[in-house]
Amino acid sequence: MSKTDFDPIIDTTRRAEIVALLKRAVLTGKLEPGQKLNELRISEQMRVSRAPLREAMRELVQEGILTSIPYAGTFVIEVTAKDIEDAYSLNQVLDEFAIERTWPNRTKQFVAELDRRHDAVKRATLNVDTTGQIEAALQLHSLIHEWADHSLLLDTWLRLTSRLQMYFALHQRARNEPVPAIDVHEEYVRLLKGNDMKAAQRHAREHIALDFEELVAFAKNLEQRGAGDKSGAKRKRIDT
Amino acid sequence: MSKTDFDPIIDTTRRAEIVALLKRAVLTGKLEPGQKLNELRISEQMRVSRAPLREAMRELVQEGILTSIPYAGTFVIEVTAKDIEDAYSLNQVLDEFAIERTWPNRTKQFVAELDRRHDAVKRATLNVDTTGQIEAALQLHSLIHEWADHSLLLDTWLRLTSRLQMYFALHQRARNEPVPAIDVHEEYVRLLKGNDMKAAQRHAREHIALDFEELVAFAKNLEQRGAGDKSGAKRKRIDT
DNA sequence: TATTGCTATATTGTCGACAATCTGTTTTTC
DNA sequence: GAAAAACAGATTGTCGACAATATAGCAATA
Repeated sequence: MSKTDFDPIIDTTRRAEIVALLKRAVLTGKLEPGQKLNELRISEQMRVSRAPLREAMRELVQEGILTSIPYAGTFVIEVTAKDIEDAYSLNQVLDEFAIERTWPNRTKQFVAELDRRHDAVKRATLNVDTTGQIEAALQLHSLIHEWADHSLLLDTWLRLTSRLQMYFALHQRARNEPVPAIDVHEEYVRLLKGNDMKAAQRHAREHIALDFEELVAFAKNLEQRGAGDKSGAKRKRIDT
Repeated sequence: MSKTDFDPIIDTTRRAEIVALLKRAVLTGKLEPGQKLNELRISEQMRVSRAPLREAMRELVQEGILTSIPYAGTFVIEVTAKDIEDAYSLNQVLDEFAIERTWPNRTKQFVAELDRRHDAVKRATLNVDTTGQIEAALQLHSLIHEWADHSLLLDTWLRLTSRLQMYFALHQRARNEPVPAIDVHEEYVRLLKGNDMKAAQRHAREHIALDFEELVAFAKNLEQRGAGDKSGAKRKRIDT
């Protein structure tokens, strides 16, 4: 075998680019929950035909950030307080499992990457770009799932990440003020390097709980605001 | 509110039907792992154009039972022993969580449905249709996820179910002999009706482990058989 | 003989146009 | 005037054709 191994080439089809664009638009809040995605308009804006756009949308529907009603349209998912609570509780379960699986795999390289991402979080905190802060924090949290050597777990986590990123972005946009500047990850990183797995798991639970409590409160507010609607009534759809 | 509530009408687009057909073909083993899906041929066989077929395939790629290589084709996923072990371990984690969440929701209706599905399993055991047996067993296992009142968990479980169904179907096809006729679910159902949640969780772990042990052994055999290939070598692709 | 370059063919990716369906408005009917 | 029917507009679903790309086979070359 040759000395240098090459990875397979990155796929570059229009479809893949469209997926990335749409996903980013949803996860940063540029496309709001409930908003309808008009195929013709978007395809014209992106200068592509509807075929690859529709295929891209199918992917995102399956990924859970869009929802489709035949002959009616495709919409950004709505966000309820229950959705956020559910994401939170599943996150707890997955984190605990991920830590257990990652624990024996913690090499020097793992620790290095852990520090690198922690630094990225600290650097992002100084910045005003809230999207960057969210991404950096989620990247840090992703590490235990990436090192668990469990492709299904990673897959599940990445799917969950999409939703988390969307929730946090919504929250940030609504509050419109920077995230608390103090670094809550110091302890988390320290425990991941240590020898007490149970402690690390416990901390993951409790630490993440803090972030979520505010999120859920925020989402409940959102719902109260729109509580005039009848239960089964359709929300007014905002066109693209 | 009126006396009878109606569910939304089933969506009937070609795409949805194609998804169902393809999914069934993969999960029953009619389409084998690694097999390539030729768009033109399938679209002609189904008497549809490639557009809805391609959209359907995008969904199944995202659902994890197909995999796509740009300009090369879309294939049924390969199955390794590690994949099965991973599915098994994630299943354990999710089951434990599902039982915890379902526990307070166990109404009379839940018990009735539990019995109904258990009966379905027992009836399927008498039959020769192995596919039906697998589906019935998975339906029974699905119950705790459906009653957990946790849409993300259910979503994750359903995605996992696809893989499990495929693994079991492969196994059955390879062995080509009926599943053991004894009913291993009696205890499981009994515990789910009882008052000891921990016991139910423990049993779920151990009972499911039995089913999986044989599966994993089978998959390892499969890999040994094809172990002549070099590590990175492409498997020969079987065309549709 | 092994490697490189070219060619032919098959297959996937993308496009523009048409058909099916939904929604809101207008017209008809009682 | 109210309910039903018919119409109009817009949007999604589907189709057939073309463009871009990959694969296999063969020729050329060292």
